[in-house]
Amino acid sequence: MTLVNPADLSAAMLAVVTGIAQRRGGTAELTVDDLVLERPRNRDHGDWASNIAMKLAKPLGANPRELAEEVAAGVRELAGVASVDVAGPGFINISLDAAASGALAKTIVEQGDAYGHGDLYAGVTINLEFVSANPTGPIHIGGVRWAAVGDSLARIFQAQGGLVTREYYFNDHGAQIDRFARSLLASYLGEPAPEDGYGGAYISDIAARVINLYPGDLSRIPREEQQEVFRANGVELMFGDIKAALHEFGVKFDVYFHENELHESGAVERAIERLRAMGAIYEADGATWFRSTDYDDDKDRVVIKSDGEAGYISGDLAYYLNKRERGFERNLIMLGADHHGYVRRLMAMTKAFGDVPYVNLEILIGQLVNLVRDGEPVRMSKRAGTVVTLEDLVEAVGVDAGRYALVRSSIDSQVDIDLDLWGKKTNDNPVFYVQYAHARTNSVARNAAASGVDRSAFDASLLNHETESILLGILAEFPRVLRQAAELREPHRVARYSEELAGAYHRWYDNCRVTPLGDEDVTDLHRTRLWLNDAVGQVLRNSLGLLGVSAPERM
RNA sequence: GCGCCCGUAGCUCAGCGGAUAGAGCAAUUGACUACGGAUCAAUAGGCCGGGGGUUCAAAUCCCUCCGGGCGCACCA
Repeated sequence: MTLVNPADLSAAMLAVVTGIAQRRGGTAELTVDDLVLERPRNRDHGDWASNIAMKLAKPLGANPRELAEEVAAGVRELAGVASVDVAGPGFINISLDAAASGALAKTIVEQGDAYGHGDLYAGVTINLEFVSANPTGPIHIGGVRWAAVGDSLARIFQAQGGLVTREYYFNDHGAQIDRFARSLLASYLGEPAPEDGYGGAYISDIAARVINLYPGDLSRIPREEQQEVFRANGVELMFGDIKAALHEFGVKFDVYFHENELHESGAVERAIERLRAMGAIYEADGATWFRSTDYDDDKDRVVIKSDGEAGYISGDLAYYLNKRERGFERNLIMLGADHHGYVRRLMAMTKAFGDVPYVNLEILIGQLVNLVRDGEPVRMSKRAGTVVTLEDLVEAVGVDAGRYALVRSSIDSQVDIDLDLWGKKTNDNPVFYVQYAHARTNSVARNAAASGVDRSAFDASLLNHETESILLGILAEFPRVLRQAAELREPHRVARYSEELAGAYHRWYDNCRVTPLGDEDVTDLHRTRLWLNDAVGQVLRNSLGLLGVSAPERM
């Protein structure tokens, strides 16, 4: 077997280590995950390094260095391994010969779009609920973060075989809709915005469009009916705007779920009855309560208020059951940091329904996003109408830079998005650095074709320049990066990876020519390098694709 | 008071127990009669917020303190 990727090496090495462990009386079952085979930061430490000897030293009662030497001797015999050294307290450093590591370039080109994919979630039904902004205004920047991250996560799960549904929960039931309607009406009548309502240019805009749509004379019907006209049409228009903005941002939801449906179909009542049947419901102070503290919540929750209206959590109860009935094994909900207090109650609900918290239901909390322009934070207030919207972001920096900027950082960190920076079409802007690298792979391929270089030959052992071994090492890590991004729900890892790959590619480009110079002959070296060039282009394309960012052929 | 997240280079941020802590930008200096200079090379810049602990090994895990953000409704 030729060791063209870390999976092959891991499998072969596992056999070596298992044999040694058993001979020394070890009983534990080892897996490839125990090997922790990784690419060392320092190139002097080889192509791959493992700390397995230090890990096993204690349980086997062995000296870590001796153990490492024994493993090294076995690994040294594997095909494609050039050298194995033991260093420091017991690291095993492995170098592959050029032919073994170089073979990957061809593999990648042949696998194409599928390179890097895995089977972590093969056949698993996954529901991703994100954005879910109320239809009372444009999507503000917090929702936009999830539009970028959630959609990217969906793509990453799909690359692991997951059966993903992107879902938008359309919160069209509560009192906020009334406030929205009254705000539109006030705008129409020239009155100031209601105390608890919404202001801003978009309100008068929506109001004007409602008036245009209305077939008759709006001024001749009673105020209550006017408000209803504004409510029904205003919500519909707002929702249309939201969908259009998301579409322009490259995010397509499979399901737009209306909360109202849950209330009108009796699903909410059924959910409450189910809890009541298990004794988790009680009456107090004229209201109906879910005893969520029995399931690790910090306080009980009202499911039916004393005025007879459903409490906020009621919709969530019914909605969760609905998702489960639709067959989703895993349900992820992405919320802003201002909603982190919901996690415990929703987990309590999950547990009460007999499911496993943090498995069947997961809540991802994203910290807030601040926009910065000219060094000053762009302050927003929904009330005052100074809302920073999805459209604003796209207008300022474009879809690619907007998505990339939002998906590039961990959702656990608050981020400042500098509109001046991300709006630049220069290398200050990380997305251009990566996109340029991709465009360059295409440019090189075009020049190669013009010079008569094609992929008719491939000799992996020729890929022996230092920048090539680095580049191949990074390419080899792509499947692992994708798996990790999926497991940890962290798309930003893919973005960082693409930057690392782009950098290594530029350095290779600087050192190794694909097309012959002047009147040089075309050799197998040129042809083989073209494979590598195209492999890099493929992986950059795959990375950017998972982020929802375009991979231009020319810039 | 309780809870969640954060604190790493001048700035924006990576680094789910491993070796000398990284990238981009900003700064300084170099490389275009060689596949796109939207690039590359080099230099400089850090008690990883402080203090304890666990470990062969801690930016990473645990405890504690300090600092910042966000929450703790019969609102949605």
